[in-house]
Amino acid sequence: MLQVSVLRNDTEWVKERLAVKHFKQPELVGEIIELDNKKKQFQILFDDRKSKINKYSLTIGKMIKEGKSENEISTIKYNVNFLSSELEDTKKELIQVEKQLQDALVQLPNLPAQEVPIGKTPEENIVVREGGSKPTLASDAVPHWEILKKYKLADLELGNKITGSGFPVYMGQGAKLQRSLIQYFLDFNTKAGYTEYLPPFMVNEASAYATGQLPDKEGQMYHATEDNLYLIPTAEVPVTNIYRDTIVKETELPIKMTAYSPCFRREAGSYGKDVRGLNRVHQFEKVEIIQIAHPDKSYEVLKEMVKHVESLLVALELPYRILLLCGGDMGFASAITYDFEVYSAAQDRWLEVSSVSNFESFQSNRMKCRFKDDSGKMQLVHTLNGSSLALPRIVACLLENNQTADGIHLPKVLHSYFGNSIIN
RNA sequence: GGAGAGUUGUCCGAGUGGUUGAAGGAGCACGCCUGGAAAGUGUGUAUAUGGGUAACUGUAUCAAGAGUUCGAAUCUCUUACUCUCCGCCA
Repeated sequence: MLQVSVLRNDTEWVKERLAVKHFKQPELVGEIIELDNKKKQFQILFDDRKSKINKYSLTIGKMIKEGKSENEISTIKYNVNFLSSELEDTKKELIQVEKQLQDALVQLPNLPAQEVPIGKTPEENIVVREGGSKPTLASDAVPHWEILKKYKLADLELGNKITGSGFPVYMGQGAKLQRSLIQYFLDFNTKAGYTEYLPPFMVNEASAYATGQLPDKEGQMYHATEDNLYLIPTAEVPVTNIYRDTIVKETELPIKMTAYSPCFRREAGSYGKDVRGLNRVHQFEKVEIIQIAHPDKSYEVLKEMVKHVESLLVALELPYRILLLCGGDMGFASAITYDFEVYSAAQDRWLEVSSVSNFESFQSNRMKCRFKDDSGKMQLVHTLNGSSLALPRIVACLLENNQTADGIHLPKVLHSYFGNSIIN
């Protein structure tokens, strides 16, 4: 959530930035400032009336102590009653305006950072770097969904029966590969100073709201209505919320956290080749990294996180590229996002496996996560997160790119985790 | 799921209707003391928001929300959470 003070002080700049994100209601900015003005007026009125009532109340207290007559007191009570009914009206109006203001504020996406490229579609994202080398596959190479069948690593149809489409069942070496990757990723992250967490996989409304999933992505989360809980679409939600409503010490920053979790996404509206095999599923495994950073340092931290994820892909020996997302392709809460894609050789396409973002103070403002700076002033922290990494597409690429006549050769870093160097 | 007890500031903890934003302690910060440290000692120590150049000051906040009252941390109701006992259970 953006701060009203920012909208007020840099109105034109805010509108220009929103345009980069292709936000459709720039007029909302003006409306918010208007609502805020209105709110202030009601607040002043409310405070003033309440102040008078408080004074009267004190007077009554004193009078009773002094043993004044009921008659004298009742005159004052009459005044107070009158003021109270006025106060009641003001309060109602105030609450209404506050609600309108809040409703409007949560609709505004985060402002894209200065270096975010202009553009509307994924084609306009900028390739920052490429790494690794694309393999040359044998002529009989097949896409991963056939490899999954061939080596009995996962059964997608079985998931259909048990749950529905997009809920794969992994088995045997396939299941073990999942476990190995999770373990490897977590070790890799903790070695880099991230503290491991195992968070709840369901969150309440307040948490989903704090990280920006609500109200923006309401329809993308599975919702357990009986208890009003949401299945997490990413560990970012519960882990970032560890710091909701907290004041951290400046010296604690940056706070580095990592967590494995399954991720549940309804993916309403997806179709076609996008959803073949493991390309897009409703439940998948992911290891996430999250940092709570000093606002002056968050872009350094972002750089570090990008480097971190990159080195993971290098270790996995996968061909990858890093994209800087254009304004139109970015998420609602993000100020800048780098996407990581790996090359799926048999499908001849790039698959997104990580997304590293700086949310600046967008989440922390909603979450009320702050620290006291040297001068004793409260400041919002910056939050950042990235996948490190999402499993299904990594698996797809590992299988496709490393397929040979005698089996799938795994990258060296996985050998000890998997207990073998080859799937056959 | 049933019965009961609870939820106060960074923490512990007092407070059952009237200057209580909240005693006392711990912690923390700064100062004194010390060769240095500990101990001792003095002072300070919530957040949000409005007004004011500022000093200062209005308002709100004692889990959340609603109510009773001139006045609520204190009384009533609802919800959430914690603890104890019972039930169920991996």
